[in-house]
Amino acid sequence: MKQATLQLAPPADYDLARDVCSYGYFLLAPNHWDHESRVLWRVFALADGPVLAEIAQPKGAGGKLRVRTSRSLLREGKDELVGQVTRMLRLDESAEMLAAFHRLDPRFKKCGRGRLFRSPTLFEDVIKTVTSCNVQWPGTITMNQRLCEVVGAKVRLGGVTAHAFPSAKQLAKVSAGTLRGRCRVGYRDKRIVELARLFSMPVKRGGIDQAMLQDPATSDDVLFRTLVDLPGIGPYAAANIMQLLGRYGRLPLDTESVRHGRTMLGLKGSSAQVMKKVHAHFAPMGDQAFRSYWFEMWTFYESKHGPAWTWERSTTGRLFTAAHLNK
DNA sequence: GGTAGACCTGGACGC
DNA sequence: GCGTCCAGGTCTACC
Repeated sequence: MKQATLQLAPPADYDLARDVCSYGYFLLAPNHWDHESRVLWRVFALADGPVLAEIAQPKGAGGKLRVRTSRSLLREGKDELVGQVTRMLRLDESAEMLAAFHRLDPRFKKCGRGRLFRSPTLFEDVIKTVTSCNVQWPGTITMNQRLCEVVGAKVRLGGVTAHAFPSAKQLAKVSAGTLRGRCRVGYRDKRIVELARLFSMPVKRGGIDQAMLQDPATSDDVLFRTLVDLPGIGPYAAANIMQLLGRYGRLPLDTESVRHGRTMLGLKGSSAQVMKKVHAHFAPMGDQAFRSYWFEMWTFYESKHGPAWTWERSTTGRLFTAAHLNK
């Protein structure tokens, strides 16, 4: 089958290894980071079918990204793929936008940290967030792997089968029992199906208004209230989805944050008290609070396990959190 | 508005 | 190898 090769010009400071390996979702299926070749590959679900794509930043290419696909693409398919890659890699966050963060928190100016890896679609980000709630990280890895293998579209290439992340339409048709029994999502089963229905339904029939959620004109408060109204989304998940939407003013604090507050910031008190103190600690960062908090924690993980781009999903990628360090 | 308990799974631990 | 306990965020019932 004829392949396609696309060239993308990212922001001038873009570093694929650094900026992909910046948030745990790069370790979740269907994403595969090859730390030896420093290449990211995954199956993308496009309107005309799934396609396997490999993203690299070859030396000597002036920083440009090379995207190779497993099959040829029509113009519409190329545009759709570029849109999804741009969202996933946050290529629309310019060096100037990062400079605003670095002015507030100069600790990350030299290393250039600032972009956070996310998913090609908002729906995938929402489901990944739900699978990260009330479960330890290895459980999240398993759920995403199985969701892809059981429900996601397949691409066969050279005797190997790879899977896409399920679309909202696909997940809306799956029974809760299948999700629980085969994907091991537990009590999240009905909530995931309900979310998938809301995402696949037209807005005028009560579906989720994705344009509104992704519109910069929508206020943080409206966004938060809309998200916490969704099934399976509480305050933590809503704040996390907000950072995935580029709203960095709220902190999705969980037990990992409490550990960080106690061990790294020296905060004392009950979990609830430590969480309040962590909020207060990062409040001066205003609309950049999450990036300051996150990269402080990410730097701590890297100090224990080496640069994130060297992590493998099956080893360090399962055990990098502070919860495991404590053990 | 605040709190307690159920919801599930997988891993750790004790026997 | 088996049973028990625990971590984890959301949701609901109750005060």
